[in-house]
Amino acid sequence: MGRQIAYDPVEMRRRLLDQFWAAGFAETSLSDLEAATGLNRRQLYNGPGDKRAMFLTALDDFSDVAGRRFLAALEDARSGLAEIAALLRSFVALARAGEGPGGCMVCSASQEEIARDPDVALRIDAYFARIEQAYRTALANAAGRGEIRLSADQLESRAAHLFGLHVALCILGRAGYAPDRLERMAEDAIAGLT
Amino acid sequence: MGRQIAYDPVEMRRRLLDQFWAAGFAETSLSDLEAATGLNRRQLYNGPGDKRAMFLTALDDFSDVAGRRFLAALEDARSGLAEIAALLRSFVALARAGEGPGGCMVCSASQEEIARDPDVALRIDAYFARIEQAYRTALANAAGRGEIRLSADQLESRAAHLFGLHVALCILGRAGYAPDRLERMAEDAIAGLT
DNA sequence: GACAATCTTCACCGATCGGTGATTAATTCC
DNA sequence: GGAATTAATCACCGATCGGTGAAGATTGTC
Repeated sequence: MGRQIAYDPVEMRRRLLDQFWAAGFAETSLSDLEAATGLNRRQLYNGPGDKRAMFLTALDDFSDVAGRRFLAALEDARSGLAEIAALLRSFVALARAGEGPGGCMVCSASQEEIARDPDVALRIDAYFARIEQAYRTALANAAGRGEIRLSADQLESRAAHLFGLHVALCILGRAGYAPDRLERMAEDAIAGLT
Repeated sequence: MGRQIAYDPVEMRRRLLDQFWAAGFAETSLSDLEAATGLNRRQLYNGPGDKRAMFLTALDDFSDVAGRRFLAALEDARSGLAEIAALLRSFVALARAGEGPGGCMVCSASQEEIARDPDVALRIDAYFARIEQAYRTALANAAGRGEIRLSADQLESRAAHLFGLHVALCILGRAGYAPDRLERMAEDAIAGLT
């Protein structure tokens, strides 16, 4: 019972995500969140809770959205070198387009003070692990299909390596680093796969 | 003429650097700077100027300190693959030790709002370019000495690639990512050099 | 329709933010 | 030693921070 909410909670979470994605935790104020959602702060507090709780749900939403958009293709059983190359190149294309919030919310958040919060750290670690696992999966698929030859140890290291490139492309993309340099970065990594 | 300052301005700048290096711009308050230096804010304002100006000098000091400590070996005419490997491994060792402010001040700052300030962006771009140039130099030295064979185009891409790894190690080191994973990341990149 | 529960609206809270005015203390020039 | 100049100290500024109290509006239950 009780009065029903006058806004779309799904849309609200989407806008909270956009705001936190673009500006991080510390540099997002409650006033920013009000402006992003069109709600006042008393309404915001009817949702997940305080600013930190809103950030936690935004991190969860990011993992969901970005995981589906970027990692799902690698996590698929049919993935291989082509999907790895496509993903790295997509970051270059995104940097070139300059659209959207920019970069990876988790990568950027990992540099903030709030990353020391246990609940935040848990989510950051989980998303990092998922990225690395996605590359591991795609590499294992490629090896199983005979696209490449890798020992188990090499596969581990190669996955870590690709994860590093992934992070660098996200960080530098957000930083506005020259897309041409990012392209070289990605292409050299792709060339090193075979 | 006039009263002379009662503190060591060099030490003051060193402590300002430490504070900004550890916490960035937005998450460092004037009170933090007072605590870090032992001075009150009125004294701080006798130095470089306001908070932004202090951050700019800290960025300059960082480029100086970190350039000397990490990049100088690559910029030397005697550098080669060994120096590249040693640098990447030193980031792993730093992450394992967990000492110091952590990470690279410029990499972290590039994710903050203040990175859009033209004077800040200038310094970030310059330091990034210096890192990439350092790898380019070491690679060119190695090629000239016959350690590796690289076309001019490959050298460009390889330098960008190593720069990316460099950034990833700094970012993930600060984020507290498992040093064992960082080691795999670095070792795979080193193995890919030859 | 009485009642309870929930949401909306608006104003307000103490704390902290970056930055400064005014006074006093030290130093050099003459 | 007097004047001029600069630093140190302390209190203080308006603005913004994250968060909340209180009252009215809207809903479901009975």
